[in-house]
This record gives sequence, structure tokens and C-alpha cells, in this order.
Amino acid sequence: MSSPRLTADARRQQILDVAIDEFGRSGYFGTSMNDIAEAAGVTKPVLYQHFDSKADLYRALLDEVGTRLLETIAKATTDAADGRERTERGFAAYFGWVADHHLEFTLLFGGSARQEGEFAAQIRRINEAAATAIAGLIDVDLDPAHRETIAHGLVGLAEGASRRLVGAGESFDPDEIARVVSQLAWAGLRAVDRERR
Amino acid sequence: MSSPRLTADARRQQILDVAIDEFGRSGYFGTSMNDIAEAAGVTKPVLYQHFDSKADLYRALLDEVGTRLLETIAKATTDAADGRERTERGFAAYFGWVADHHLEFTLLFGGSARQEGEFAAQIRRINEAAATAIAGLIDVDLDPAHRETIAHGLVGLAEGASRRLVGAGESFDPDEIARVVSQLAWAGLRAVDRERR
DNA sequence: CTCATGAGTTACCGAAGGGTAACCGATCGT
DNA sequence: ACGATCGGTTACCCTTCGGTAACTCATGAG
Repeated sequence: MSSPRLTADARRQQILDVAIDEFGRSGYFGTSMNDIAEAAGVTKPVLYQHFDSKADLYRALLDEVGTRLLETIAKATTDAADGRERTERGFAAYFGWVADHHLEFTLLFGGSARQEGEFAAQIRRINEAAATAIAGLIDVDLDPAHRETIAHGLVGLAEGASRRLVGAGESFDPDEIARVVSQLAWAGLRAVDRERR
Repeated sequence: MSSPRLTADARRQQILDVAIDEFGRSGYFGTSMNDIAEAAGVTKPVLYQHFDSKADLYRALLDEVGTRLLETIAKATTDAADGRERTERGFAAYFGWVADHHLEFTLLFGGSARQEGEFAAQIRRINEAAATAIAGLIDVDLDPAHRETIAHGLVGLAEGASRRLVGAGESFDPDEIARVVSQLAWAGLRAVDRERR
């Protein structure tokens, strides 16, 4: 399985691609640099020509995948008419991404990264970005702390649903899920609003 | 810091207590058996007199903590009048538990366990139990698959909110959070119901 | 007093794995 | 044709860490 020679850039990208697979399947600690090298059809030192360390490679991966996810959602929500539509499109983009990128989802939210302080911050950054966006849509009379908590809760709502969908293995219709979830979220928020005012 | 001699049972329990701390703080792979032994004021072989392996110790921990969480929730919800009340009490019990057990929360949901297949199943078991309980409360006209997905979403809702609360470090009023969250969940579900029927 | 019980220690093994030094050989510009 | 470049390999080091064999020593029963 010896791969042909590649240019530095191509090899770097290939390593990243392969690493998503390996880390996604087995987690950070369950994957050795040898595993990745082998999967890339190459030997270990090659990895170190492109990345300073295992942690560095993983960081680069989280960054790339996380950025892509956020961009996907951002792109889908820019030209929405109102908050309601923005919410639904945001969820649709998110679930669509999950449906097409099981391994990436596992990488980000499967857990390996959540704990180890070093990477936890990076995952939090993504969560935070999503939550902040959602918090901006919450037109509800709540003190900021509660609003933040609810926003994170809604991010968790999407994450929890996705975990189940990905875990089940079957494919699913992201738009349909998004409709139900955003319906739930939106109506839920209105109810909280009514009770509070 | 040499501890006095303890009976086998007491030592075993102390190890479990100490291990929650260590694993909760640094994760499964970030914690060595030596770390735990040292924190317990004892040497490594003592750990192996009580647990077959590191994995075994961790399993026992997840089991104990998970069972306690589920029991707490179960106890709080048994004598509820209707679904609505059951939901609110369930969330209140959950958030109360989180408020008092930051490290346990991190242990279960901080992520270390989610990935590694061996422990992932155990965490899933807990999630599943919670989701099943919630699914039973969802009196909504949805096909079972969607109902399951929503139930997992609601579990994620609580998890996401908790993650933010625990991460912020400040203390919070679990009952207040529970009121808002269950208000959101309940009204959200009703809305989904209305649209679907 | 003494001896069995069992909690606890010291000192070690072996494997895994991150990381590196030194070398190789295909390719391409001149 | 030739030499510099650079993608790639072999072989290795060294630390960490899970796990264990063999010993020590306090304690309580008789």
C-alpha cells in the first residue's frame, strides 16, 4: 500500500484527511501516530515534517473541521428574513453537515477533545460561537446569564439529537429534523418569554 | 501524607472517592494509576488489590456515579401528578445534582468516556435511560424514530446547559434553571404536536 | 509470647508510543 | 550527465505507564 510521492502540500492535506478518519474512529488516545502514518501509506517521520507534534496535528484538525462547520452554518443563515427563518436554516445546515460528516461530528463532539484542557478550549470556542449566535436570536426577557445558559442548552439540543442520529447509523433527512427541532426551540422560547414578561 | 491503615472496604471506597476527583479533573488518559494512588496516600499495588485494572476501576466509577444520578432523578419523579410536573421535577433533580457534583458531571459528560468504545457503551446506557424516560413523556404524534431523536435532543438540552453552568464555575439555582428549561421543553413539544396532528 | 492474617511497600518488568538522527534515492534544472 | 533538492525510509532512543512478584510489618486471637 505504498502511495506515490506527493508534493508537500498534497501530502499535508492527505494526512489531514486520513487523520480525521483515524481520530474520528478511535479518538485521540486510541490513535497512534503510526496508525495515521500507516493509513496514509507513509512512515512516521513524514508526519513530523508537516506537524510539530501529535497535539499540533490534532489542533489543526479541530481547527479545520470546526471552522468549516461554523462557516457552513454562517453561510446558510446570512440571507434569512427573520429570526425564525434564521433558526430553521441554521439547524438545517447543522444537521445537513452532521448527516454528511459522521466522522467529523464524532471528532468534534464524540468526546475525546472535550476533556483534555488543551483541546477543550478549542471545542468550547466552537460551542461558544454557536451559542452566541443563538443567544442573539433569543428575543426573550431574560437576564443575560440565563439567556446564555439557554443558548448553550439549544446547542446541546442539536448535539444530543445528532448523537442519536449518528449513533443509530441510519441515514436521515436533515431538513425534516431541522423543522421539528427548530419548531420546538422557537415555540419553547416564546413560551419562556410569555411566562417571564 | 501517609494515611493510616484502613479496612479493605473503607480503602476501596476511599479509592473510588479519590478517583472521581482525579479522573474528573484530568480525564481517563490524563490520569495515571500512580496519580490516583498518590492522591489516596497509598502505593499502586494497593489499587490492584481492589480493582483488576485501570479500566475496571473506571468502569466501577462510571457505574456508581451513573447509577446514583439516575436514582436521584427517578426518586424525584415518582410521585409527580402529571407529565408536566414529572418533567419539571426531573430537570430540577438533574440540575440539582449537577450543581452539587461538578466533578461527577465532568466525569460522565466531560467527554473522556464518550469516545473509547469500551466506556462509550456505559455512557450511552445512561443517556439512553434518561432519553427513554423522557420519550415516555412525549405525548406527541411522531413516528418512534423522531420521538427518540427528540428525546435525545432534550437530554442534550440539559447537558448543554449544564456544561455551560459548570464551565462558568459560579453557583446557580437549579430550580430556577429547571423551571425555564422545562417550560421551554414542554411548550416546545406541544408546538411540535400541534403542527403535526 | 507467638504466629497467622492481611494491609501496604519496594523494586521491578515489558510494551507502547511520541519523537528524532541519519541516511536514501527519485526527480528536475542546468 | 550531474549535483542539489526534497520526499521518504530505517532504525533507534527514551519516557511513561499499566501491571506484578516478593517482601515487610502492624495487629489481634489464642
